[in-house]
Amino acid sequence: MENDAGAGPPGCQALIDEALSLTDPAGEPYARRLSGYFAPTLKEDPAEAELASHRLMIRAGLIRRLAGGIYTYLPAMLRSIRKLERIVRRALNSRGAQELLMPAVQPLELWQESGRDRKYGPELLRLKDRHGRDFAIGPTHEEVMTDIVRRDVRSFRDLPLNLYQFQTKFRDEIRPRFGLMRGREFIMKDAYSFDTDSESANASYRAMHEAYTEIFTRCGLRFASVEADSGAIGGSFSHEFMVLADSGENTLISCPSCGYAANQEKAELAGYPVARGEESPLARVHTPDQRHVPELAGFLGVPESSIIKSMLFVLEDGGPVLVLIPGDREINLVKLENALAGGRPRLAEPGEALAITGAPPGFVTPVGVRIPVAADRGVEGMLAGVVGTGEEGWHYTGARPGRDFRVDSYHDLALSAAGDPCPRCGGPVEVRKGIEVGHVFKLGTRYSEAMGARVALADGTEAPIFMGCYGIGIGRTIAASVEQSHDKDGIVWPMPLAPFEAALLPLQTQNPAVMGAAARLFRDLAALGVETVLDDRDERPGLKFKDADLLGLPLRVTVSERSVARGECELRERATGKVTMLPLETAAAAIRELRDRAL
RNA sequence: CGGGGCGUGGCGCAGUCCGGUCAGCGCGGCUGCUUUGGGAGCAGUAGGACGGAGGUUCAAAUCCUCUCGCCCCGACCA
Repeated sequence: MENDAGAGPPGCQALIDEALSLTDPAGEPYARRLSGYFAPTLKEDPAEAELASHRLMIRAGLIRRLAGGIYTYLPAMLRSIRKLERIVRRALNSRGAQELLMPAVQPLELWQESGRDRKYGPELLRLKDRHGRDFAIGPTHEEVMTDIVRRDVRSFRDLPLNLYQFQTKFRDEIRPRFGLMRGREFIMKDAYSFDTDSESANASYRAMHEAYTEIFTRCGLRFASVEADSGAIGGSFSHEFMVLADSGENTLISCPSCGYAANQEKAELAGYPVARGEESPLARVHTPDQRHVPELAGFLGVPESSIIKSMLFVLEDGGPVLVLIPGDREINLVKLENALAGGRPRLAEPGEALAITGAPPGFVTPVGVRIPVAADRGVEGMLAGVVGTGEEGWHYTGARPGRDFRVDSYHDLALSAAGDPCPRCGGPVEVRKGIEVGHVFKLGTRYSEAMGARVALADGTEAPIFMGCYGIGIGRTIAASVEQSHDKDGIVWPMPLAPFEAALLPLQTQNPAVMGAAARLFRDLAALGVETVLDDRDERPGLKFKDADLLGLPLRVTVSERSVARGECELRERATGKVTMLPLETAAAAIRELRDRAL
């Protein structure tokens, strides 16, 4: 855009040019002027965005949508991405991990070899080349990584090894949403560790867990590391890193007294209170129109926990199974799937329930059924429960498992809730919401065995390599940061992830004294390595303030006729709103110090 | 994939039920003058043929059919 600096005094333009020429060691400029900088801000909320981070990232000129779940990162966003990548690199490199870059396009054969071709299903974006050969766009890189290692790693002497990359992944999500929070195309840092044995693999896992803790701490995020289910990636154990935010899609259980934390899907639950009742004979009771637990409990005058909910599930690779759980409890589908080993369970349709058990919805009974029966441990000690009879309008009271009906197996199947006993210390747990930004898995030998990645051991025999894999969603982490830290006016960046550290606002660009002072400050800040944008646009103060709040850089420095007359500038901290007047001569140094303290 | 909502200048929307009077409003853009510490005022100006394709009709943004896309709620994930 325009090349002069308003009505600056002689030398003003030279100072600005000097500032603009300074770069960090990676070649990234410390300073930018807002005029001509491609960060188009929007005055109104975009119709497509619901979630705060999504809305604000669009409004602040950080991202633009190209197609569903596919976004362009505009210059300011890319700066934040690079910063996060630098934080991640430092943490991984210092632990001996080595960066490489694998292809995004992968031969489908690799996926057939690991068997994940089928398991990933339509989420794996497939394509054919001109010869008709099958490829996929990598949703993750275990296969390629394993392939690379099996070709060139032959001996235990080559291990341990930890390789990582920053890669654009593609997952054809059923429903992309919330902007960068769940995109189809996204940048992921994925690392893979290779060890000769399980103990060494554990050490690699611990090192990565530690690296992740360091990374998210450095980012200035409030987060928790929780025990997690290992899901589709497979493997023996895993932790998720959750950024705490009310809008998070994940629920996590944590114990303030002992520090236990787990994804709600995974959280163990045992020994919670149920109404056991007193041993009594099975009795058939008329319960007209009492279909749901709360009404039924009220009607019978018993606590909800003494009602035994009978739910019919159909397993993905198996038949039906009847699942019993106390009436005041919710079923945890992940735990159920893991307990039953028959693939993913699905709640039977009312019609199916009728066909399989002969009972109308709400009156399914475990009494006399011929299909397998699995129950939550809460049911185990019940002496007098309430169950259906299989007949509309009638329930049994006094039902006792083992005496009145068969239970084939007891498991931990219930969803943890606030106040439940902690599985470690028994203290009451808390429930919080989080955004999953990182996930570490101990994979074991699942991939190395399937794909023949083996090494020679010291004793001359060969064994499969023990693997681990570790991911961080780069865009998601930044979106999560915005989600965790914003207000009605815009984003409130933590210093380490902010696209720039300071915004410099000369309020009267036509005033030579103001522009002169701003240009000097701009140069001084850049020279001190403070990343600064100069709002040199000839706009009214109000607009500049609004835009500054929206973009949310941590420090805002205002230079105006008023302040310059007193030889000062105004420093405002975005997060706290705290305002300090600084002498112009020493402002740059003071701002730098403030920046350094926040990093 | 099931359920709900929506596609009209760059952005946000009205108009659609009850075809014609319809292509409109706010913001933004551009020009000029005034203004300059919290999204300025006035005047002027450019810009869309109503997601796309068929159809009904003298006449379609509006009715019908098909189709594409987007957003939200559910089952998956960094």
